[in-house]
Amino acid sequence: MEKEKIDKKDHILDVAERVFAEHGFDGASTRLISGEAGVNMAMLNYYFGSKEGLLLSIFERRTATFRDLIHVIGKNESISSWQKVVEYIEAYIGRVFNNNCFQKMIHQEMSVRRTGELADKITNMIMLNVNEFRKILHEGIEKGEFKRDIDTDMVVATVFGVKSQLLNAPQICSLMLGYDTQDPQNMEEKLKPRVIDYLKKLLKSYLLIENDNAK
Amino acid sequence: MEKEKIDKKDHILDVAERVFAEHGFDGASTRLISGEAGVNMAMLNYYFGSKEGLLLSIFERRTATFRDLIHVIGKNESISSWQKVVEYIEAYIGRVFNNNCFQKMIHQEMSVRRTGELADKITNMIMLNVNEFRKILHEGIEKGEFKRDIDTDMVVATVFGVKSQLLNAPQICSLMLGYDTQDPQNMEEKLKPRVIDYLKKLLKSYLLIENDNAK
DNA sequence: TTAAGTTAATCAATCGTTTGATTAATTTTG
DNA sequence: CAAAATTAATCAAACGATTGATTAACTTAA
Repeated sequence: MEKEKIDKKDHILDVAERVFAEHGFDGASTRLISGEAGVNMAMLNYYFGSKEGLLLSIFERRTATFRDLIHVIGKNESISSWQKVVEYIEAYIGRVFNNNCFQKMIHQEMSVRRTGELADKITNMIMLNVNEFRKILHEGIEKGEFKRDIDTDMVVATVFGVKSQLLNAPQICSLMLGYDTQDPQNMEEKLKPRVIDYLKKLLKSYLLIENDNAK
Repeated sequence: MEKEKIDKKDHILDVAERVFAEHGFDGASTRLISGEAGVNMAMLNYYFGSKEGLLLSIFERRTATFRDLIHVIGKNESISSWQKVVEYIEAYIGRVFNNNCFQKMIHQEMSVRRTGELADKITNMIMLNVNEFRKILHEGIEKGEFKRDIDTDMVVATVFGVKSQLLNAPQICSLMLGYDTQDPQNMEEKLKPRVIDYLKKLLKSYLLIENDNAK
Protein backbone atom coordinates (compact mmCIF):
# COMPACT_ATOMS: atom_id res chain seq x y z
CA MET A 1 0.00 0.00 0.00
CA GLU A 2 2.31 2.73 -1.22
CA LYS A 3 1.55 6.37 -1.86
CA GLU A 4 -0.95 7.36 -4.50
CA LYS A 5 0.67 7.17 -7.90
CA ILE A 6 -0.07 10.65 -9.05
CA ASP A 7 1.83 12.19 -11.90
CA LYS A 8 5.46 12.57 -10.93
CA LYS A 9 5.90 15.82 -12.79
CA ASP A 10 2.99 17.30 -10.89
CA HIS A 11 4.51 16.11 -7.64
CA ILE A 12 7.81 17.81 -8.46
CA LEU A 13 5.96 21.00 -9.38
CA ASP A 14 4.08 20.90 -6.08
CA VAL A 15 7.26 20.50 -4.04
CA ALA A 16 9.25 23.02 -6.07
CA GLU A 17 6.49 25.57 -5.69
CA ARG A 18 6.65 25.21 -1.93
CA VAL A 19 10.45 25.28 -1.75
CA PHE A 20 10.66 28.31 -4.04
CA ALA A 21 8.10 30.07 -1.86
CA GLU A 22 10.07 29.27 1.30
CA HIS A 23 13.61 30.02 0.13
CA GLY A 24 13.20 32.17 -2.95
CA PHE A 25 14.42 31.20 -6.41
CA ASP A 26 18.09 31.84 -5.75
CA GLY A 27 17.97 30.37 -2.27
CA ALA A 28 16.37 27.12 -3.37
CA SER A 29 19.00 24.80 -4.82
CA THR A 30 18.10 22.05 -7.27
CA ARG A 31 19.51 19.55 -4.79
CA LEU A 32 17.16 20.76 -2.08
CA ILE A 33 14.16 20.64 -4.38
CA SER A 34 14.94 17.17 -5.71
CA GLY A 35 15.69 15.97 -2.19
CA GLU A 36 12.39 17.23 -0.84
CA ALA A 37 10.57 15.71 -3.78
CA GLY A 38 12.37 12.40 -3.33
CA VAL A 39 13.63 12.26 -6.89
CA ASN A 40 17.02 12.27 -8.48
CA MET A 41 18.49 15.65 -9.23
CA ALA A 42 18.84 14.94 -12.92
CA MET A 43 15.10 14.45 -13.21
CA LEU A 44 14.54 18.17 -12.88
CA ASN A 45 16.59 18.83 -16.00
CA TYR A 46 15.13 15.78 -17.71
CA TYR A 47 11.58 17.01 -17.24
CA PHE A 48 11.94 20.79 -17.25
CA GLY A 49 15.25 21.48 -19.01
CA SER A 50 16.63 23.81 -16.41
CA LYS A 51 15.95 25.42 -13.05
CA GLU A 52 14.35 28.38 -14.76
CA GLY A 53 12.36 25.98 -16.93
CA LEU A 54 11.04 24.44 -13.73
CA LEU A 55 9.94 27.84 -12.52
CA LEU A 56 8.30 28.50 -15.86
CA SER A 57 6.44 25.19 -15.71
CA ILE A 58 5.10 26.04 -12.26
CA PHE A 59 3.87 29.32 -13.62
CA GLU A 60 2.26 27.82 -16.71
CA ARG A 61 0.43 25.18 -14.72
CA ARG A 62 -1.19 27.70 -12.38
CA THR A 63 -2.09 30.26 -15.02
CA ALA A 64 -3.59 27.65 -17.28
CA THR A 65 -6.06 26.76 -14.55
CA PHE A 66 -7.31 30.28 -13.99
CA ARG A 67 -6.82 31.89 -17.36
CA ASP A 68 -10.43 32.10 -18.40
CA LEU A 69 -11.77 32.65 -14.91
CA ILE A 70 -10.88 36.33 -14.98
CA HIS A 71 -13.51 37.89 -17.16
CA VAL A 72 -16.62 36.18 -15.80
CA ILE A 73 -17.34 38.72 -13.10
CA GLY A 74 -17.15 41.86 -15.19
CA LYS A 75 -19.43 40.36 -17.83
CA ASN A 76 -22.44 39.99 -15.54
CA GLU A 77 -24.65 42.95 -16.45
CA SER A 78 -27.39 42.27 -13.95
CA ILE A 79 -25.48 43.17 -10.80
CA SER A 80 -24.31 46.49 -9.45
CA SER A 81 -20.70 47.64 -9.59
CA TRP A 82 -20.45 47.25 -5.87
CA GLN A 83 -21.60 43.66 -6.13
CA LYS A 84 -18.96 43.13 -8.78
CA VAL A 85 -16.36 44.46 -6.39
CA VAL A 86 -17.61 42.06 -3.73
CA GLU A 87 -17.48 39.13 -6.11
CA TYR A 88 -14.04 40.12 -7.30
CA ILE A 89 -12.71 40.30 -3.76
CA GLU A 90 -14.19 36.94 -2.84
CA ALA A 91 -12.93 35.30 -6.02
CA TYR A 92 -9.48 36.84 -5.88
CA ILE A 93 -8.78 36.33 -2.18
CA GLY A 94 -10.29 32.87 -2.29
CA ARG A 95 -8.14 31.86 -5.21
CA VAL A 96 -4.99 33.45 -3.88
CA PHE A 97 -5.19 31.89 -0.44
CA ASN A 98 -5.76 28.46 -1.93
CA ASN A 99 -2.49 28.76 -3.87
CA ASN A 100 -0.58 30.70 -1.30
CA CYS A 101 2.79 29.11 -2.10
CA PHE A 102 2.46 30.11 -5.72
CA GLN A 103 1.44 33.63 -4.80
CA LYS A 104 4.33 33.95 -2.40
CA MET A 105 6.71 32.77 -5.06
CA ILE A 106 5.36 35.15 -7.68
CA HIS A 107 5.58 38.11 -5.35
CA GLN A 108 9.20 37.29 -4.56
CA GLU A 109 10.04 37.01 -8.24
CA MET A 110 8.49 40.41 -8.90
CA SER A 111 10.45 41.90 -6.07
CA VAL A 112 13.86 41.14 -7.57
CA ARG A 113 15.14 42.76 -10.73
CA ARG A 114 14.80 40.17 -13.47
CA THR A 115 14.38 40.35 -17.20
CA GLY A 116 13.33 37.86 -19.82
CA GLU A 117 10.39 35.73 -20.82
CA LEU A 118 9.14 34.76 -17.40
CA ALA A 119 9.31 38.25 -15.96
CA ASP A 120 7.14 39.53 -18.79
CA LYS A 121 4.66 36.68 -18.41
CA ILE A 122 4.28 37.33 -14.71
CA THR A 123 3.76 41.03 -15.31
CA ASN A 124 1.17 40.36 -17.99
CA MET A 125 -0.76 37.91 -15.83
CA ILE A 126 -0.95 40.33 -12.94
CA MET A 127 -1.90 43.23 -15.19
CA LEU A 128 -4.83 41.16 -16.40
CA ASN A 129 -6.10 41.08 -12.85
CA VAL A 130 -5.29 44.73 -12.29
CA ASN A 131 -7.11 45.89 -15.40
CA GLU A 132 -10.13 43.75 -14.66
CA PHE A 133 -10.48 45.27 -11.22
CA ARG A 134 -9.85 48.78 -12.54
CA LYS A 135 -12.57 48.35 -15.14
CA ILE A 136 -15.09 47.49 -12.44
CA LEU A 137 -14.09 50.55 -10.43
CA HIS A 138 -14.24 52.94 -13.38
CA GLU A 139 -17.59 51.57 -14.39
CA GLY A 140 -18.90 52.20 -10.90
CA ILE A 141 -17.74 55.80 -11.06
CA GLU A 142 -19.34 56.42 -14.43
CA LYS A 143 -22.62 54.96 -13.24
CA GLY A 144 -22.55 57.31 -10.26
CA GLU A 145 -22.46 54.39 -7.90
CA PHE A 146 -19.00 55.17 -6.52
CA LYS A 147 -17.62 58.51 -5.43
CA ARG A 148 -16.00 60.50 -8.19
CA ASP A 149 -12.79 61.33 -6.36
CA ILE A 150 -11.67 57.82 -5.45
CA ASP A 151 -8.13 56.77 -6.37
CA THR A 152 -8.83 53.59 -8.31
CA ASP A 153 -5.21 52.59 -8.77
CA MET A 154 -4.57 52.87 -5.06
CA VAL A 155 -7.65 50.77 -4.34
CA VAL A 156 -6.17 48.05 -6.55
CA ALA A 157 -2.84 48.43 -4.76
CA THR A 158 -4.69 48.06 -1.46
CA VAL A 159 -6.26 44.70 -2.28
CA PHE A 160 -3.02 43.37 -3.72
CA GLY A 161 -0.98 44.88 -0.90
CA VAL A 162 -3.06 43.45 1.93
CA LYS A 163 -2.79 40.05 0.31
CA SER A 164 1.01 40.40 -0.08
CA GLN A 165 1.41 41.52 3.49
CA LEU A 166 -0.55 38.59 4.90
CA LEU A 167 1.13 35.97 2.72
CA ASN A 168 4.69 37.24 2.42
CA ALA A 169 5.22 38.44 5.98
CA PRO A 170 3.93 35.40 7.87
CA GLN A 171 6.00 35.94 11.02
CA ILE A 172 4.66 39.46 11.50
CA CYS A 173 1.19 38.36 10.57
CA SER A 174 1.22 35.46 13.02
CA LEU A 175 2.51 37.60 15.86
CA MET A 176 -0.11 40.23 15.14
CA LEU A 177 -3.10 37.91 14.88
CA GLY A 178 -2.01 35.55 17.65
CA TYR A 179 -2.00 32.29 15.69
CA ASP A 180 0.08 30.61 13.01
CA THR A 181 -1.19 32.04 9.76
CA GLN A 182 0.92 29.54 7.82
CA ASP A 183 -1.14 26.68 9.13
CA PRO A 184 -3.51 25.65 6.32
CA GLN A 185 -6.49 25.23 8.63
CA ASN A 186 -6.02 28.63 10.26
CA MET A 187 -5.54 30.21 6.86
CA GLU A 188 -8.70 28.69 5.48
CA GLU A 189 -11.01 29.00 8.48
CA LYS A 190 -9.80 32.12 10.23
CA LEU A 191 -7.62 34.32 8.04
CA LYS A 192 -9.35 34.02 4.69
CA PRO A 193 -12.91 34.88 5.79
CA ARG A 194 -11.57 37.67 7.97
CA VAL A 195 -9.67 39.28 5.13
CA ILE A 196 -12.61 39.03 2.77
CA ASP A 197 -14.95 40.53 5.35
CA TYR A 198 -12.51 43.32 6.13
CA LEU A 199 -11.83 44.28 2.53
CA LYS A 200 -15.54 44.45 1.81
CA LYS A 201 -16.20 46.78 4.72
CA LEU A 202 -13.11 48.85 4.03
CA LEU A 203 -13.88 49.41 0.36
CA LYS A 204 -17.59 49.86 0.99
CA SER A 205 -16.89 52.82 3.23
CA TYR A 206 -14.40 54.29 0.78
CA LEU A 207 -16.11 53.66 -2.54
CA LEU A 208 -19.84 53.99 -2.01
CA ILE A 209 -21.73 57.23 -1.96
CA GLU A 210 -23.52 57.40 1.37
CA ASN A 211 -27.12 57.83 0.29
CA ASP A 212 -28.85 55.88 3.01
CA ASN A 213 -30.08 58.87 4.96
CA ALA A 214 -32.68 56.65 6.56
CA LYS A 215 -30.15 54.68 8.54
CA MET B 1 38.51 67.96 -7.61
CA GLU B 2 37.87 64.36 -6.74
CA LYS B 3 34.82 62.80 -5.24
CA GLU B 4 33.69 63.66 -1.75
CA LYS B 5 35.70 61.66 0.73
CA ILE B 6 32.87 60.17 2.70
CA ASP B 7 33.33 57.20 4.95
CA LYS B 8 34.14 54.15 2.88
CA LYS B 9 32.20 51.75 5.09
CA ASP B 10 29.13 53.90 4.67
CA HIS B 11 29.66 53.89 0.93
CA ILE B 12 29.79 50.10 0.88
CA LEU B 13 26.65 49.93 3.01
CA ASP B 14 24.86 52.28 0.62
CA VAL B 15 25.77 50.21 -2.42
CA ALA B 16 25.10 46.87 -0.75
CA GLU B 17 21.70 48.08 0.39
CA ARG B 18 20.78 48.92 -3.19
CA VAL B 19 22.17 45.69 -4.65
CA PHE B 20 20.45 43.57 -2.01
CA ALA B 21 17.19 45.37 -2.75
CA GLU B 22 17.57 44.75 -6.47
CA HIS B 23 18.76 41.14 -6.48
CA GLY B 24 17.82 39.80 -3.07
CA PHE B 25 20.31 38.48 -0.53
CA ASP B 26 21.00 35.20 -2.28
CA GLY B 27 20.99 36.77 -5.71
CA ALA B 28 23.52 39.45 -4.83
CA SER B 29 27.02 38.00 -4.90
CA THR B 30 29.86 39.53 -2.94
CA ARG B 31 31.68 40.05 -6.21
CA LEU B 32 28.79 42.07 -7.61
CA ILE B 33 28.52 44.19 -4.48
CA SER B 34 32.23 44.88 -4.24
CA GLY B 35 32.36 45.58 -7.96
CA GLU B 36 29.51 48.09 -7.80
CA ALA B 37 31.09 49.71 -4.78
CA GLY B 38 34.49 49.89 -6.49
CA VAL B 39 36.31 48.15 -3.66
CA ASN B 40 38.22 44.94 -3.38
CA MET B 41 36.18 41.88 -2.57
CA ALA B 42 38.12 41.14 0.59
CA MET B 43 37.13 44.47 2.06
CA LEU B 44 33.62 43.21 2.68
CA ASN B 45 34.92 40.49 4.98
CA TYR B 46 37.54 42.79 6.42
CA TYR B 47 34.94 45.34 7.48
CA PHE B 48 31.85 43.24 8.12
CA GLY B 49 33.15 39.73 8.75
CA SER B 50 30.83 38.00 6.33
CA LYS B 51 28.07 38.52 3.82
CA GLU B 52 25.48 38.11 6.56
CA GLY B 53 27.48 40.50 8.73
CA LEU B 54 27.19 43.03 5.94
CA LEU B 55 23.45 42.60 5.92
CA LEU B 56 23.38 42.98 9.68
CA SER B 57 25.42 46.19 9.48
CA ILE B 58 22.99 47.64 6.97
CA PHE B 59 20.16 46.84 9.33
CA GLU B 60 21.88 48.27 12.40
CA ARG B 61 22.71 51.53 10.66
CA ARG B 62 19.13 52.20 9.60
CA THR B 63 17.47 51.17 12.84
CA ALA B 64 19.88 53.24 14.91
CA THR B 65 18.68 56.32 13.04
CA PHE B 66 15.00 55.81 13.74
CA ARG B 67 15.00 53.88 16.97
CA ASP B 68 13.70 56.64 19.19
CA LEU B 69 11.48 58.23 16.57
CA ILE B 70 8.75 55.68 17.11
CA HIS B 71 7.11 56.76 20.32
CA VAL B 72 6.86 60.50 19.74
CA ILE B 73 3.46 60.48 18.08
CA GLY B 74 1.59 58.35 20.59
CA LYS B 75 2.88 60.47 23.45
CA ASN B 76 1.19 63.67 22.31
CA GLU B 77 -1.90 63.94 24.52
CA SER B 78 -3.27 67.12 23.04
CA ILE B 79 -4.36 65.73 19.69
CA SER B 80 -7.17 63.39 18.74
CA SER B 81 -6.66 59.75 17.87
CA TRP B 82 -7.50 60.50 14.27
CA GLN B 83 -4.82 63.17 14.17
CA LYS B 84 -2.41 60.63 15.59
CA VAL B 85 -3.30 58.27 12.77
CA VAL B 86 -2.67 61.05 10.28
CA GLU B 87 0.67 61.86 11.82
CA TYR B 88 1.62 58.22 11.93
CA ILE B 89 0.80 57.74 8.25
CA GLU B 90 2.74 60.81 7.24
CA ALA B 91 5.73 59.87 9.37
CA TYR B 92 5.76 56.22 8.38
CA ILE B 93 5.20 56.66 4.65
CA GLY B 94 7.59 59.60 4.53
CA ARG B 95 10.31 57.66 6.28
CA VAL B 96 9.77 54.47 4.32
CA PHE B 97 9.84 56.10 0.91
CA ASN B 98 13.05 57.93 1.76
CA ASN B 99 14.77 54.61 2.47
CA ASN B 100 13.00 52.58 -0.13
CA CYS B 101 15.98 50.32 -0.89
CA PHE B 102 16.23 49.35 2.75
CA GLN B 103 12.52 48.71 2.98
CA LYS B 104 12.58 46.61 -0.14
CA MET B 105 15.45 44.59 1.24
CA ILE B 106 13.76 44.04 4.59
CA HIS B 107 10.54 42.92 2.99
CA GLN B 108 12.42 40.40 0.86
CA GLU B 109 14.24 39.05 3.88
CA MET B 110 10.97 38.59 5.73
CA SER B 111 9.51 36.79 2.75
CA VAL B 112 12.04 33.95 2.82
CA ARG B 113 12.24 31.44 5.63
CA ARG B 114 15.25 32.40 7.69
CA THR B 115 16.19 31.89 11.30
CA GLY B 116 18.76 33.44 13.55
CA GLU B 117 19.76 36.74 15.04
CA LEU B 118 18.92 39.00 12.12
CA ALA B 119 15.52 37.46 11.46
CA ASP B 120 14.53 38.11 15.07
CA LYS B 121 15.85 41.66 14.99
CA ILE B 122 13.89 42.44 11.85
CA THR B 123 10.73 41.00 13.34
CA ASN B 124 11.19 42.95 16.55
CA MET B 125 11.76 46.22 14.72
CA ILE B 126 8.64 45.83 12.65
CA MET B 127 6.56 44.77 15.63
CA LEU B 128 7.58 48.01 17.32
CA ASN B 129 5.91 49.86 14.49
CA VAL B 130 2.95 47.52 14.45
CA ASN B 131 2.28 47.85 18.16
CA GLU B 132 2.63 51.61 18.07
CA PHE B 133 0.03 51.88 15.35
CA ARG B 134 -2.24 49.38 17.06
CA LYS B 135 -2.09 51.35 20.29
CA ILE B 136 -3.30 54.47 18.53
CA LEU B 137 -6.18 52.57 16.96
CA HIS B 138 -7.27 50.91 20.21
CA GLU B 139 -7.09 54.22 21.99
CA GLY B 140 -9.36 55.73 19.37
CA ILE B 141 -11.88 52.98 19.87
CA GLU B 142 -11.90 53.33 23.64
CA LYS B 143 -12.40 57.07 23.37
CA GLY B 144 -15.36 56.48 21.10
CA GLU B 145 -13.67 58.32 18.29
CA PHE B 146 -13.44 55.29 16.02
CA LYS B 147 -16.07 52.72 15.24
CA ARG B 148 -16.15 49.80 17.63
CA ASP B 149 -16.22 47.08 15.01
CA ILE B 150 -13.09 48.02 13.07
CA ASP B 151 -10.47 45.33 12.50
CA THR B 152 -7.37 47.05 13.86
CA ASP B 153 -4.92 44.36 12.84
CA MET B 154 -6.17 44.47 9.28
CA VAL B 155 -5.86 48.25 9.24
CA VAL B 156 -2.22 47.85 10.18
CA ALA B 157 -1.80 45.22 7.49
CA THR B 158 -3.36 47.65 5.02
CA VAL B 159 -0.87 50.44 5.62
CA PHE B 160 2.06 48.03 5.55
CA GLY B 161 0.64 46.17 2.58
CA VAL B 162 0.05 49.21 0.40
CA LYS B 163 3.61 50.29 1.07
CA SER B 164 4.97 46.82 0.22
CA GLN B 165 2.94 46.65 -2.95
CA LEU B 166 4.17 50.03 -4.19
CA LEU B 167 7.81 49.43 -3.32
CA ASN B 168 8.28 45.72 -3.99
CA ALA B 169 6.25 45.43 -7.19
CA PRO B 170 7.67 48.39 -9.12
CA GLN B 171 6.96 47.01 -12.58
CA ILE B 172 3.27 46.53 -11.84
CA CYS B 173 3.13 49.83 -10.03
CA SER B 174 4.78 51.72 -12.89
CA LEU B 175 2.49 50.18 -15.48
CA MET B 176 -0.54 50.98 -13.37
CA LEU B 177 0.32 54.58 -12.60
CA GLY B 178 1.83 55.39 -15.98
CA TYR B 179 5.26 56.55 -14.89
CA ASP B 180 8.45 55.05 -13.50
CA THR B 181 7.84 54.75 -9.79
CA GLN B 182 11.46 53.78 -9.23
CA ASP B 183 12.63 57.19 -10.33
CA PRO B 184 13.51 59.10 -7.15
CA GLN B 185 11.90 62.32 -8.34
CA ASN B 186 8.63 60.62 -9.28
CA MET B 187 8.61 58.75 -6.01
CA GLU B 188 9.12 61.88 -3.97
CA GLU B 189 6.92 64.33 -5.88
CA LYS B 190 4.16 62.13 -7.25
CA LEU B 191 3.90 58.77 -5.54
CA LYS B 192 4.60 59.68 -1.93
CA PRO B 193 2.07 62.52 -1.56
CA ARG B 194 -0.51 60.50 -3.43
CA VAL B 195 -0.14 57.51 -1.14
CA ILE B 196 -0.31 59.65 1.98
CA ASP B 197 -3.40 61.43 0.71
CA TYR B 198 -5.06 58.17 -0.25
CA LEU B 199 -4.39 56.38 3.00
CA LYS B 200 -5.77 59.29 4.97
CA LYS B 201 -9.01 59.32 3.00
CA LEU B 202 -9.29 55.56 3.01
CA LEU B 203 -8.84 55.17 6.76
CA LYS B 204 -10.91 58.22 7.53
CA SER B 205 -13.91 56.66 5.86
CA TYR B 206 -13.32 53.33 7.57
CA LEU B 207 -12.35 54.40 11.08
CA LEU B 208 -14.30 57.52 11.93
CA ILE B 209 -17.84 57.58 13.21
CA GLU B 210 -19.81 59.72 10.78
CA ASN B 211 -21.23 62.34 13.13
CA ASP B 212 -20.99 65.38 10.89
CA ASN B 213 -24.69 65.59 10.05
CA ALA B 214 -24.15 69.26 9.22
CA LYS B 215 -22.01 68.51 6.21
C1' DT C 1 14.26 -4.56 -29.25
C1' DT C 2 13.45 0.20 -28.48
C1' DA C 3 12.43 4.11 -26.21
C1' DA C 4 11.59 6.30 -21.90
C1' DG C 5 12.78 6.62 -17.23
C1' DT C 6 16.24 6.71 -13.60
C1' DT C 7 20.59 6.71 -11.38
C1' DA C 8 25.42 7.87 -9.55
C1' DA C 9 29.22 10.20 -11.02
C1' DT C 10 31.10 14.10 -12.87
C1' DC C 11 31.51 18.65 -15.14
C1' DA C 12 32.83 23.64 -15.34
C1' DA C 13 31.40 27.72 -13.13
C1' DT C 14 30.51 30.44 -9.34
C1' DC C 15 29.92 30.97 -4.57
C1' DG C 16 31.69 33.16 0.09
C1' DT C 17 35.81 33.24 2.31
C1' DT C 18 40.81 33.20 3.45
C1' DT C 19 45.45 33.89 2.65
C1' DG C 20 50.05 36.22 2.36
C1' DA C 21 52.08 40.13 0.66
C1' DT C 22 52.17 45.08 0.07
C1' DT C 23 51.15 49.80 0.93
C1' DA C 24 49.40 53.66 3.80
C1' DA C 25 48.67 55.61 8.13
C1' DT C 26 49.62 56.03 12.91
C1' DT C 27 52.21 55.62 17.14
C1' DT C 28 56.32 55.01 19.65
C1' DT C 29 60.89 55.88 20.60
C1' DG C 30 65.45 58.01 20.80
C1' DC D 1 62.29 66.46 15.15
C1' DA D 2 63.17 61.92 12.57
C1' DA D 3 63.68 57.07 12.49
C1' DA D 4 61.69 52.88 13.92
C1' DA D 5 57.93 50.10 15.17
C1' DT D 6 53.24 49.08 14.91
C1' DT D 7 48.68 49.09 13.17
C1' DA D 8 45.27 49.57 9.59
C1' DA D 9 43.93 49.25 4.87
C1' DT D 10 44.17 47.16 0.46
C1' DC D 11 45.15 43.90 -3.02
C1' DA D 12 45.66 39.73 -6.23
C1' DA D 13 45.35 35.04 -5.86
C1' DA D 14 43.66 30.99 -4.34
C1' DC D 15 40.87 28.14 -1.21
C1' DG D 16 37.19 24.50 -0.44
C1' DA D 17 32.42 24.16 -1.03
C1' DT D 18 28.34 24.44 -3.64
C1' DT D 19 25.93 25.66 -7.65
C1' DG D 20 23.15 24.15 -12.05
C1' DA D 21 23.90 21.09 -15.54
C1' DT D 22 25.55 16.94 -18.09
C1' DT D 23 27.16 12.45 -18.96
C1' DA D 24 27.04 7.50 -19.45
C1' DA D 25 25.54 3.41 -17.59
C1' DC D 26 21.61 1.04 -16.06
C1' DT D 27 16.51 -0.27 -15.41
C1' DT D 28 11.93 -0.43 -16.69
C1' DA D 29 8.07 -0.88 -19.71
C1' DA D 30 5.76 -1.39 -24.13
